[in-house]
Amino acid sequence: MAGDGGPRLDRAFFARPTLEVARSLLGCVVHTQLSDGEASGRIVEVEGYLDASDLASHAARLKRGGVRSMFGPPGIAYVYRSMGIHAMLNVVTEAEGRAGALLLRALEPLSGIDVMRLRRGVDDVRLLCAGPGRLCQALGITLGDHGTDLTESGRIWITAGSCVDSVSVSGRIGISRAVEESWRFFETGSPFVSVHRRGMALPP
DNA sequence: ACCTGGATCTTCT
DNA sequence: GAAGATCCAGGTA
Repeated sequence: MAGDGGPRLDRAFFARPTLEVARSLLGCVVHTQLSDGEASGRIVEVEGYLDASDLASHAARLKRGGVRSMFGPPGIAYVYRSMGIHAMLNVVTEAEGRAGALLLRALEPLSGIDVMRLRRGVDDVRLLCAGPGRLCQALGITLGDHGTDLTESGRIWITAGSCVDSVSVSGRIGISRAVEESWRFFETGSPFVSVHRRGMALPP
């Protein structure tokens, strides 16, 4: 149900180094409460994008538009369109003035499975939120949600969740120009991740 | 003004 | 595994 799952993550949670937030964000729960229904899912996969030194990051390439939120206060949603079609949901990290964001890549659906199925047009629970575009569609997140304060909004928010047994890292997905870095974090063995690529397990 | 290149997903084979 | 769908910011002119 909406509101369940523990306290809402606050700004201090996100105001830390991006890759540190990435690990602690796994297991947390994203909720949306929209006119056509409520839905939530446990975060099982994220990717870190850093400042201008990270050539795959929008912060290195773009100066105007929505990407400016990557430099702004943490805990804000940075939503952009990819490949002309899909919405991508990022959460801004780092203290205000430092660029950083985490791309939410996959969720384990928890509630609102039926409304997710309607929005996605697929039945298989494993395919509802397995991918950044898919999870936005399943949660009903659109470009209009860009700039939402996730620590305040009643429409999209994130709560602390269950612990993750084991975290794995691998290279980010779909990076072609920049030198790849192992900044993709996912729950080891989860059937809900977007790409079933083997990673390296992190020490607990 | 035009061109290019994507932090993707689906539907084929 | 390969290709098509489809849009926008930035660079070039």
